[in-house]
Amino acid sequence: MDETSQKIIDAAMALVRDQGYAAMTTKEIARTAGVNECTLFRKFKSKKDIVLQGVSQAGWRAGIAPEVFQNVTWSLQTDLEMFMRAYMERMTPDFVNLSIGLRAPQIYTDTAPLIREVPRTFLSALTGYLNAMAEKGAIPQADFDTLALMFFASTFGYTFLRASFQDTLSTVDADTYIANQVALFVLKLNG
Amino acid sequence: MDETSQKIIDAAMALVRDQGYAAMTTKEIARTAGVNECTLFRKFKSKKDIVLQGVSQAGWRAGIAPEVFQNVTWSLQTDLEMFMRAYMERMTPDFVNLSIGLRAPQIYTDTAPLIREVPRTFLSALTGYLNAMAEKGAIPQADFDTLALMFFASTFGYTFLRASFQDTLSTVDADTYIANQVALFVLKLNG
DNA sequence: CTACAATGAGAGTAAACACTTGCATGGAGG
DNA sequence: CCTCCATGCAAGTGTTTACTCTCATTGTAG
Repeated sequence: MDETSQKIIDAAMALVRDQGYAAMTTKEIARTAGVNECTLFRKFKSKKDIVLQGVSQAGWRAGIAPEVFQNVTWSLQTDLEMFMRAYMERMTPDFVNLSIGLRAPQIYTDTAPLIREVPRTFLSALTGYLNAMAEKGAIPQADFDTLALMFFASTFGYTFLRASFQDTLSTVDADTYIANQVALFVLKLNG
Repeated sequence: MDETSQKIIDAAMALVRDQGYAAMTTKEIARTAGVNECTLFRKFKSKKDIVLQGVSQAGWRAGIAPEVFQNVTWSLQTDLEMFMRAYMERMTPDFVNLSIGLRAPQIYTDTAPLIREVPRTFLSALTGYLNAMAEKGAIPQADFDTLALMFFASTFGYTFLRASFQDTLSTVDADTYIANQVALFVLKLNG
């Protein structure tokens, strides 16, 4: 990937994040990238092609892969904190807004599988972890599918609300939120 | 509001919900509404005007007003269930997707305040309720700002994930989710 | 019947859109 | 010095966009 192509991708992805795929124009991409508009089409087949190459790059993905949830210590509190932090550190407001900007009919069929992958990865990692903890006898058996979903929905909800409304909805910061949510689930999971 | 104008608004709002404001064309609105394209501009000043009149209509708002959270019984479990149900019954997938479709730079400054109002209403109602419960001595004092935010983020997260991924992410249904979340917070709030 | 308001039909506008072409330029490598 | 590749530049393509105009048709109210 040459430098010019990368500048174009970066400009396009930033614009998708800030105003959405459909509202973004090729003229704008060129201006933001600091290149001539026709250079876009020398490097890429189409506007759509730019964005699809962008979403396939590591730098424009939140980087939430199964590995980031595997560094567990089998201490419930520590591990639940790790799960939340691993997600929140990677799913920044930029990536939340990018995910929304990619929801355009012209590209959604191509991007949806990637977007879906993130919650799936979190959920299956957490469910797997809770089952393993129960097998170890560290926590009593319970409905871990539902509990993991609740844990994720809360983490996701906070992250999304923060990205959308910043401090205008609530001033509770991430550390406080993590501490309280982990305490709540530790209380529950210990039976 | 005459019948034709209403058909136009309904068509436009459905298209915003399904493909987003920017991707929607006036030709499409007219075809969906079953009217001639020029009739759109006889009835409304502009494309933007149609949508702004739409969002101001009760039928195209989720109807989450302070009143819907005021029917409390001062029984913690019953009331927390009511809070979740009141939100989930109104914030259907259609309204979740509509909120996302309205995030276009051309209209977002006008629509953002309305979108923001919903979480605000839920949060202030729930925080107020928890404080009132504590004053009654029904529950011990705690950090109700954070707890209410967690309760809402979880409710919102589930609703949003459902609207986006349906059954492909988790098959936990709303009743199960509500029962588990309320049980979790009752456990916590009772100290 | 008459008058009028609402709407359709269709052609049209200027601007913006994604995308293309031809040519000039400049910098790097041999 | 020469060649060549990447890029800028300017002007263009055809299409689509939001929006307008004129005129015919209709249903309805007086």
